[in-house]
Amino acid sequence: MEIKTGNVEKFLVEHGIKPSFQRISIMDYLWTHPTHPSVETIYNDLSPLIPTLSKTTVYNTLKLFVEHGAVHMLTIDEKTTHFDGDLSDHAHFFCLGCGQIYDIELGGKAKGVKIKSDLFSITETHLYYKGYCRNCKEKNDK
Amino acid sequence: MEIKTGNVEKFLVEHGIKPSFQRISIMDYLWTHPTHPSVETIYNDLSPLIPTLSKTTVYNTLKLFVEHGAVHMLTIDEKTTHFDGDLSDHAHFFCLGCGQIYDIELGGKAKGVKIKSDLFSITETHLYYKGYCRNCKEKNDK
DNA sequence: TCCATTTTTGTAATCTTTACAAATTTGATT
DNA sequence: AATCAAATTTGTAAAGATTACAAAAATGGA
Repeated sequence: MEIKTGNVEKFLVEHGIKPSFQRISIMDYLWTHPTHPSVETIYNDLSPLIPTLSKTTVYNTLKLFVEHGAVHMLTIDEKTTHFDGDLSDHAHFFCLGCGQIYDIELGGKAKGVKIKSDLFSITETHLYYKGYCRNCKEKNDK
Repeated sequence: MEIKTGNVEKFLVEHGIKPSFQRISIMDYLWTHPTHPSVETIYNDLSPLIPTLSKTTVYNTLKLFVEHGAVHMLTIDEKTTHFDGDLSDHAHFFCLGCGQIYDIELGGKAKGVKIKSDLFSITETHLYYKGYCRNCKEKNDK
């Protein structure tokens, strides 16, 4: 993910979100952890730094971010939703073994994936793959 | 979805699934209802016809089907998983207003979407769109 | 400082899915 | 037809993720 040089606060304001301390922290976390974390992970990691943080706040904040188009929600994993602060066009790979989500750059292919429709007003495009990453494949092959 | 002329039982056997009464009923339901139903919907619709049916059986059966590649699992909707008995290459559209999932035929585009990777062993490809269907868009515009 | 509004927090409730053990069914064998 | 082991189904209870909601805290303007 390309480095967004620092200004989380500015970014939030540009997306119509009032920048509170919690909101800045969570968005900053997403920018510095392009690992598609879940609410649980974000909460566990930020909780020591922000002792008063509530899991509900993490839920509320991410919902707000998604509504304002400031982050993308990934529903690849049927167990939990994951979040992506990288708004660029890219696909994802979900490993059925370890559950990790990897980025896949599309390059020229990106154009072919987005479509227009007379029937639907399309606001989001999602492309993802499932299978096994190298580590998990090797384990399986044994 | 192209009509699969009748033989659910044969189809299950071909996919390595022992065809019990419940399994046949559920697969038949998926073939005759290409509406991407959830466990809840399948259970509610079949329950009157099969009074002893348990929701656990619906869960177990669909899991079995997915593992054997006999149906596809859709995780577009973060609230619930949906199931698709149509195994052909096609994309989906999820309406953020009414929650319905529509099929989108890809035509020639289908080729560009499937990829090969050195890093990952890819077994599934998913392409979907989100937005508003005509009905919901009109409601929103008012 | 005061007050209204917004944000955060914690708990309880809801909803989906899974675990598990008992009951039932199946199918082969006698 | 009766027996028995294996597979399948069932119902309940538990787990996990998410939301509802009301109280507490923080914010910002008058």
